[in-house]
Amino acid sequence: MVRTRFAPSPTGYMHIGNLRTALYAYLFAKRHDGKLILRIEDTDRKRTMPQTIRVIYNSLELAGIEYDEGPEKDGGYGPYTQSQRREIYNRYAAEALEKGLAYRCFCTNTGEKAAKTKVVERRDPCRTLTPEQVQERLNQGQPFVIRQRVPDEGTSTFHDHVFGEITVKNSDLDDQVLLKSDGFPTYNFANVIDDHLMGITHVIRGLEYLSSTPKYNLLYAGFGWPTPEYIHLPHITKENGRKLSKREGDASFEDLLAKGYLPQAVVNYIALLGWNPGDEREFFTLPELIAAFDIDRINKSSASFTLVKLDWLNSQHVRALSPEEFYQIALPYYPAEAVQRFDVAAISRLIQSRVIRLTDIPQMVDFLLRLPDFPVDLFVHEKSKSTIASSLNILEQALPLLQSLETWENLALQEALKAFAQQTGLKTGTVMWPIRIAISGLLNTPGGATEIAEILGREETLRRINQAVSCLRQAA
RNA sequence: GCCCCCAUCGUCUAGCGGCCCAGGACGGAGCCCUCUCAAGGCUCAAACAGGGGUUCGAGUCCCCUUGGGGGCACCA
Repeated sequence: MVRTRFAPSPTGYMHIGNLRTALYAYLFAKRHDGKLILRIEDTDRKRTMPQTIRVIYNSLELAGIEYDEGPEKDGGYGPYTQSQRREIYNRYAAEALEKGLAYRCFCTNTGEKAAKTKVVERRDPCRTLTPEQVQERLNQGQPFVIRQRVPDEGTSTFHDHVFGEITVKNSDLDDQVLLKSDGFPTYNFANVIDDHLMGITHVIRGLEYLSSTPKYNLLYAGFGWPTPEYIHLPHITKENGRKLSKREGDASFEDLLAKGYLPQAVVNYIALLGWNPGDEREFFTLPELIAAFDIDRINKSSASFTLVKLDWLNSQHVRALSPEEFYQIALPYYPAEAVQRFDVAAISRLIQSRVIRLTDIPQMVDFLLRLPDFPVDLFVHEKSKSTIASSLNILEQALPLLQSLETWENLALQEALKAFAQQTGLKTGTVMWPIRIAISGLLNTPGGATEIAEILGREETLRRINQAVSCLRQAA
């Protein structure tokens, strides 16, 4: 049984790199009829913001990533929140000490010092303390951390499904802290204990853990546990190649949704950032992703996150919606006045194939509410053979024609105006152009003249045409 | 400073020694269609970082250089 996990720490919002990790863990588990476990890594008391756990739940839910076990979904491997597992870590820390896998370190601030001087000590002086010396310090009540005792000799080799075989010298590995002086475990310790105890078969996580993996494996070996399979994921960068960061407010899932992207489009997009199905498909629903997902097709190199392709995918997903679905999703984006005055279901049918982001909608329909001020030369259009004079002439003739129409509906309008064009020997475009301009005041509109006329209704359409006629008379 | 990893069009990518004077997609340019725009159809421009090897043959294997990323925290 495949068991994967997504193990975020609740320190803020969910950026798309994290979301992709969650997605891949989910896709892989589901692809193999396995389970996805959600584990909350809140062992850093300074950075943890408990209220942001909600963000994680929300994002996963919106993305459609369903986990099988988690903090509020017990599957027998709990608790799923690391701060609630402290006794477990203490127990294994004691065992590590007994087995000589770890030792107590009484140094203070060594990490800071090392970082500052750039001189990294991989072996801590406390490593060679005798049991008597250790006992003495314990008796004095000196605070301590527990460090991993990494062998000086030999090399460590492991296999990663993305990066292949990786070998490092043990002497290049540092004696990392396993248990902090506040009694909380570090990630480096907790992840090993939890992944083993929770029966995780495949560890899917970011590339930043690749270089620590040999140390984790030493721990697994020391405890006599089998190591999981590893799938390290290359990073997602922003357009300039820099790493995405929370600090700089880079693309979070929530931001993207607020910008008018559909969750399924974002999911589709990030799935393709670093993975491809092996054929030329690009549009995927979540079930289709599950069916197609294969870790052997994950890329090694990092990918940069760009909005332009997401725009396109989003427009594809918008179009894939049924008219009714789109209408429901678009509804909140319409100005209240538009909902009152017009048939927004009809507008939705018109704009569905033209919307890129949902936030485009207000701007797109604004002209229906207020005829923009527009220059009279909008009526001049070479390709449609439309001039000021022809426009005036056509609008004057169209007025009574439209007035006398029995049904005010797109098809009827179209037929009448096309017939009129034929009778007068004009191109359809020559007739339609001035009408569309007159009733929209825009060069480009989300629909043709007759479609817009239908939305506007007879009264408003005629009012706008009349208005245009007087403008044109003045200009002529 | 030390260690590890990565490197194909602007971007996402296909390519696992000959099928590649490198394919697809987004974006760009143009044409067609058309009641504008969008959609759709067609066409074009656009890449194997550089240098050495190995091989009959290299984008594909090896080495070096360069560039980029990650790690070396009592953060995850």
